[in-house]
Amino acid sequence: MQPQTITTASAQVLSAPRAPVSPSADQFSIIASCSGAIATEFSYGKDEEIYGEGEPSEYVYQVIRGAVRTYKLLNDGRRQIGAFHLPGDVFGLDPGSAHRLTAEAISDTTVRLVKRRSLETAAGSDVRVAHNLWTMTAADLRHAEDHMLLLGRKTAIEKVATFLLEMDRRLAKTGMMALPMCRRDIGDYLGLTLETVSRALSQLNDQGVLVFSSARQIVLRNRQRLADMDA
Amino acid sequence: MQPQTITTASAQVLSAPRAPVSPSADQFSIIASCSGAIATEFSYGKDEEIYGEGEPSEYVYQVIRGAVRTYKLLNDGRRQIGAFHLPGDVFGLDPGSAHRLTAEAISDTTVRLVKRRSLETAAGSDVRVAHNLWTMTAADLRHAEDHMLLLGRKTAIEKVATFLLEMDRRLAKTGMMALPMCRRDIGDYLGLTLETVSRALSQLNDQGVLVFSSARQIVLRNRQRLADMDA
DNA sequence: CGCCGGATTGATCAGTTTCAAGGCATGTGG
DNA sequence: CCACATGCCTTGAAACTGATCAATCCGGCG
Repeated sequence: MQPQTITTASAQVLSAPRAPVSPSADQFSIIASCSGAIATEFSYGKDEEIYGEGEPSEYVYQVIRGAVRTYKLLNDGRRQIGAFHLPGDVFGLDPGSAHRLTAEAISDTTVRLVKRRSLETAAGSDVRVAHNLWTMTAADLRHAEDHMLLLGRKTAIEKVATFLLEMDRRLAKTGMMALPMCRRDIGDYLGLTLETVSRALSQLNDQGVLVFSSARQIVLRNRQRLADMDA
Repeated sequence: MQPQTITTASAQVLSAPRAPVSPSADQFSIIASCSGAIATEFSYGKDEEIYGEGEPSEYVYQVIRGAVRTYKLLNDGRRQIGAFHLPGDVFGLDPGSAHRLTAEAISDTTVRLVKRRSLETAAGSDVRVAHNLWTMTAADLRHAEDHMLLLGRKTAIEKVATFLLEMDRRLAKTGMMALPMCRRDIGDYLGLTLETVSRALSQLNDQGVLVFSSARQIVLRNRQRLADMDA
């Protein structure tokens, strides 16, 4: 099966419910099956919007392939990315009728989705579904709490160290990390400019804490040193 | 009924389940009554710890009188306050077995509490309780998402403007705002130093946007100007 | 009255941003 | 196959915002 040709203008329905899945996938599968709704696959091109802040939240999503950023904007375009969503992650579960952040594909991305409405219905009769919905929102809250500490109180180098450890944990399968996002995305996630991110990474490279094979292919050489500087 | 004498060393059990309650109180009352547990009152002295980060989460709390800060610390003492909890607010509802932030009374504070265990049990059989727990966690998440935008991307003056509007909304009954927290707390909430907070407030005072009756008694004179600068 | 914690204000410092230039890879068209 | 355009990243220098250090100030209270 060769990769889909994706147009940036529109997403396309796919078949094949099975997928390369990861830890929290369980929950999604559980709630999806309990909800009785068929989980559909859908693909988005690089930088394509999946949903916008303020739009009615019709679906809940799980990343199958690719990566997603969710963010908020200020009037003048300043952007804060709240989270990166990698394969296996669930996103778009905003209780309340509207999405509170915008979601965009970072690279060509395939997601599985179920109707939010059917989840709510299932939660009304099945306490396991209700419990899973709560647990997933709670996981998002935990991440947000940790990230507030980072944004409000960590220095640039500490922020980048924390970011690298997070990504290492979440996507390093082989010791090699293949970052899907650009420096600007990292900056907007960490509350920094892209230049400051680049300088911090260069500094860590100079110190031998990490090695680049390319700008986005990074090998961590000393996780302990990173953990120390992440405060 | 005169105010309790409170020792900082220890909290004291009170009686009287009724209380001066506010909007989200409904939810707490509902889950509390459904859980079958009696909501007990308890008081804490100024700066007394209610629970610590990492401690097993035994209770869920609702502020009756006073105010509470919940925060995280870095190794070296840098602090990020995640939220202020005012009368009517529920806090301490950390799904998972342990609290992820520390909670302290800002001033002498009375809370109502119910055993977390009994809520979980109730949620297992009553979907309304389960739904309320989810909704409350979701409200915390929404606040955290907004606050990440503030911490990562707003300037000092924008942060203070946002803070004033939030507090105005939450505790201004008479047009007068009586802030329960000191400048350092505000700084640790906004990711600023206390000096920067003080300077921003002085600047807003000079501009006629607000007036002090005392350092913590503030009247907003021009909410529109604040809303404009809050970006 | 004088102490004390909290708040304000001033002066200087430092970290991060901003502005700017150049490099390196990738892809496209001649 | 090469030339060039493009996007992304790195690096340098200057500017600026907010932090730090330090000196009062103010109000409440013993």
